[in-house]
Amino acid sequence: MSDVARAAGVSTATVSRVVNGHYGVSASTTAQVRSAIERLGYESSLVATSLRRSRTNVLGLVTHSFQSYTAEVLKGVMQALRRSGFDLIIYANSDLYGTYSEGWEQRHLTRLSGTLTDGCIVVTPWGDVQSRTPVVAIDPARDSTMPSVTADNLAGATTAVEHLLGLGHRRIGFIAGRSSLAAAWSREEGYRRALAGAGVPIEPGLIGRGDFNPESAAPLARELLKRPDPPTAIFAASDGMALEVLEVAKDLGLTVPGDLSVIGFDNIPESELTEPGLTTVDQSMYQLGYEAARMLKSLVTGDWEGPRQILLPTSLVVRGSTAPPRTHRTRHPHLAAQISGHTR
Amino acid sequence: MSDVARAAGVSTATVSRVVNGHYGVSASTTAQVRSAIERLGYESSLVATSLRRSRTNVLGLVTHSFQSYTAEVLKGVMQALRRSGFDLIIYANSDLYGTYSEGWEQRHLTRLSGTLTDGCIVVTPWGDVQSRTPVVAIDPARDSTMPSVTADNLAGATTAVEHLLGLGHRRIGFIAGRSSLAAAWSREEGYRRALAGAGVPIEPGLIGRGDFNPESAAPLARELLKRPDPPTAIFAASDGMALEVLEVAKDLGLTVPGDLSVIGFDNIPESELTEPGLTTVDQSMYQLGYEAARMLKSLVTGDWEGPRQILLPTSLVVRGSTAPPRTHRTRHPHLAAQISGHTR
DNA sequence: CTGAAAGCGCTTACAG
DNA sequence: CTGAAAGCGCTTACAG
Repeated sequence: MSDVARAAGVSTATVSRVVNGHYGVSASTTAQVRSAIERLGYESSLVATSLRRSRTNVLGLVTHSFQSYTAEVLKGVMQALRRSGFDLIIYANSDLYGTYSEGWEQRHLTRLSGTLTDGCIVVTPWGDVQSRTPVVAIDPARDSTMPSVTADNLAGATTAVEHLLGLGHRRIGFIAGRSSLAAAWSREEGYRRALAGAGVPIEPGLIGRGDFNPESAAPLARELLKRPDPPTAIFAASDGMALEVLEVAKDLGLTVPGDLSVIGFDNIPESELTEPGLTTVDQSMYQLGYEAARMLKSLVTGDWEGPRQILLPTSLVVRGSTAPPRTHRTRHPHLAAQISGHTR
Repeated sequence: MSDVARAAGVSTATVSRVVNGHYGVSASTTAQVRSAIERLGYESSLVATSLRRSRTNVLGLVTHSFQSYTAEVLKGVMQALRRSGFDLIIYANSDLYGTYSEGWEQRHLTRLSGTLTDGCIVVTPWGDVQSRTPVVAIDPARDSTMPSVTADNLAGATTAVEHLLGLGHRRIGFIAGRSSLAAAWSREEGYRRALAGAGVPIEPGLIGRGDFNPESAAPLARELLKRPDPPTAIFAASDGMALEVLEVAKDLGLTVPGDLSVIGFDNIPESELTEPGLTTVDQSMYQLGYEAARMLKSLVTGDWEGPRQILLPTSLVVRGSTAPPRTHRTRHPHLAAQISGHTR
């Protein structure tokens, strides 16, 4: 900027005024400054500007990792921000220390919201987070009180298990997610409620404790399926884990859905591509991103009127991985047919 | 930081030394500062730090839009950065003015690279770009001389057209991409070379001028297919456009691949899901991101040894949308069978 | 071992 | 209408 000022023969204060379109600069001075800017290819430093100003028109998004889930969310966020005047900065850490990651949301957030961003979205935080500027959580931690948008995991999981019950399953295994996350808790609760609603007793031996990591599911599935009285169906709390269950079943020589029904949660793109396709519960990750960005924008400009915690509906997507259990099959063969009615 | 300094009864200089682990601070002072930091939940401001320091350990990525393509690229970038000590900042503008976007790469880059980032990746720039810090382009503009990584579009396109020629097609239409982009030029060149290699004359009337936008392809496809002597196959320079060709064919009552073969380029996830599946050329967007990040890291640390322009191989993915033309079909019926041997 | 001071690139009252 | 000066939150020679 000082280069521009020198070239135009004015002070940096004047250059700043021209750049920001403030009133009170003569036409001739403006023209000179403009031409110097043009000539030098000057562009104001985001960093310096944001350090000095209170409002930056930049929104932040912090995320721990970058998976299919995050990518979908981002598409929604960008759509909501189109022509809004807000740019987006996404901060992703490179997971330097592994175990050190506890508290990543708060750390990244503080670093950004110091001055860079007017507000932030935080994706799947492990706990609530403090900030001077507005923050919206996507898929918040359990018992979170911060503004958030989340899928109706409870209803979704209930529907999933009711689907299995409706097919005639009574021994239904469950592979849970990381228990500190609200989504994991709700999905397990849905499992319990659906069983209770059907008068089926909960068997602790049929519940495996995963953590949403696909790898965590394989040994649990193996254990479930090697029981003397194995389940006829398994509900995994995420598609990633459900896909692993499919693998294990294949290893064990079990056919899906003949010997075992499998149902997941999320409806990630991959779940459509397996053979058979994975029956699952769709939570629109795009919608999560879209709504979160919409809320954040309004929170920043101060005109948010809706509820501060948004719950988005989920829907069951029936593909080929679920069917009536073996013993029922001869009685209802037509129910075993692959049904596929899902379009995005 | 001044809060911390006050709480610990030291100067901000000392706090800074503790935060950055510099030598020359007594153990007792360090402990006091640490405890104050802990108590106050202090985290240094990314902005202020980067304004003062030369090295930030943050890499930038600037992109115009955020589509499936970008998402795949990002996964590769993040993988390459894992545990590298570099964090990633992605800057995406909200396309405030639409037409104003000319020069977006340079603008965003300058704003970031002022002080925030140690280097940047720029995705599909429309032209070359200047920066004091290293920059790597993914899918650079035509005649670009900057460091870059790009797919072997020429070989890929040649293979695509040779595939059609091998099936017996001689009248092959082409729908081109935005001509200023190197990828568009190479794909068209591949088309020309393959035809020339087979001794098939180029018919200008069979070439439609699209711009990579899916919408641009529909009218062009319609025009091609309504000719008195329509092509028996169409090669579209991107999957997005090829998918549109599929739509138009359906509208016109043409079956694919019976009446018309269609082949695309990119292998976006959607191309696997259509009926029939789209035969296409796979360019690994993940690899593009991975290699670009790897190069940028080394460029920043100054230990890059390889070539500064990387060309990544492409591969043909044969699905159901290509088959011999009608007249040949009765003679080689087995060639029309759907072949699918692609795994990522 | 520690602090006072300068400065990174900007913006914004405050004078003139 | 324009400039000198202070200050945003840090880091880093330079003294002591």
